[in-house]
Amino acid sequence: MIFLIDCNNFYTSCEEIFNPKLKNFPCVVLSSNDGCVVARSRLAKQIGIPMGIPVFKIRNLIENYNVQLFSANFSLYGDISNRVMQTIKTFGFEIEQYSIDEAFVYVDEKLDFQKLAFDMQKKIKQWCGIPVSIGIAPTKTLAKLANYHAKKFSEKNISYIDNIYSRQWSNFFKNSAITEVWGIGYRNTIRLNKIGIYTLFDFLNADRLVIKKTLGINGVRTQMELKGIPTISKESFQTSKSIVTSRSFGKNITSLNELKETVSTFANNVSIKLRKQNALASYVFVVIYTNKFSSKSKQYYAKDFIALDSPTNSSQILIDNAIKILEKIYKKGYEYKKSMVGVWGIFPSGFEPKTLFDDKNNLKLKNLDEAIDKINLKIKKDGIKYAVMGLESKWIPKSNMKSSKYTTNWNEILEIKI
DNA sequence: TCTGGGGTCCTAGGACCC
DNA sequence: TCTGGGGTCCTAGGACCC
Repeated sequence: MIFLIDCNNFYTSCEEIFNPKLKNFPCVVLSSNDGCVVARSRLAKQIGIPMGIPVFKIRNLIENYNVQLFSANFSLYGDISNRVMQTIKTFGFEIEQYSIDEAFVYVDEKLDFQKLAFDMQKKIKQWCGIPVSIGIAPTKTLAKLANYHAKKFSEKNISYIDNIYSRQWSNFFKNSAITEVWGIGYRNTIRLNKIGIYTLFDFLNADRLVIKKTLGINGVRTQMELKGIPTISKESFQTSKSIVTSRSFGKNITSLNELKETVSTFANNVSIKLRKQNALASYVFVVIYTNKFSSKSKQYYAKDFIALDSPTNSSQILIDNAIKILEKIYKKGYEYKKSMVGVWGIFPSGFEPKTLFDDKNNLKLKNLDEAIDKINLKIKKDGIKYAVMGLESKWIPKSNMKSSKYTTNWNEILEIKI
């Protein structure tokens, strides 16, 4: 049996742990650069704040309801997420983390599933302060669906789909829109509606060949999953297929030098992520953008990539190549708003193809990276950086309403006044 | 004025092979 | 004049997810 454990309103719930009064107000967390709403508390949803809306479009709501705003605090959310996952692991079942706030748990034994779910929920709340919903079903897609039901219709936030043909569940299937299914997004909903499929029940009973024609093989898989036949396998963790870092800037950038600061910073960031996974990348790419929402200024968008001589995770090599790409695609006279650096062609370290000309220099670079990583981790974040990354960083995204790193920085630990 | 970031998988078409 | 059949690999673009 598969349990899908999903944290309720995860980011705002994290904020509420350290600031319980927040529960009395609608509360939202904003994306990078304080741009869009990416998480909403129960009350924020109730007053009608949509997911993903730019914050300047809801100024009125914010004022009228005294909505509490937060800049995203990923140090906090990441740490709380780890605690939740660790707590789930104490139950001893196989677990597959699916995102920052949810995990599939594979329960092989015949147990009282609802009681187990209740115990998990209680322990996570007690140990981490986070409320979760749990969906239980024989396939991943059904477990996701059960979780949706748990959040929306179950008082205890626990739902168990034991038999899709039972009266309770077939009613639910008849009353639920197709778009609630994991894997059926905006476009596929339109396509299905066009051929007269609106509810889960319609989808379940549709001809398999029609689904194949309309949605491709993924649609067929989804349909089988809904029938209780597993088609989506357990994921075993391996290295990523691609890694990117991108940011919208806090202000527009025109000069090549300042753009170099961003690109080198992101390239360094990507290198660090690679090293954390103990992996090497074969290709680097860089993208630069002007502000796509500005109708007044001239628009420009450019990208290019370089195939590296051999797979690497060296900051120096990745920064060098990213800068080379930037110099090639940069054009004067535009106002840049965003840049992106990424890599692909990733191998776990030791499994990469070797070249005939492996350079002795590589070992030096590796030792250098290790030393710098260690210093930056143990002594001071960004204590050592490459000069091209700059010191002032005027382009840093806005983040004016960030809570403290309560659980990961001794200087920001919660103080209690007696 | 102000509009996020990081991923995965599938498919069609092109280049190439025998 | 008449120009096959069976494959693989790679990539860009489009869909999806959180």
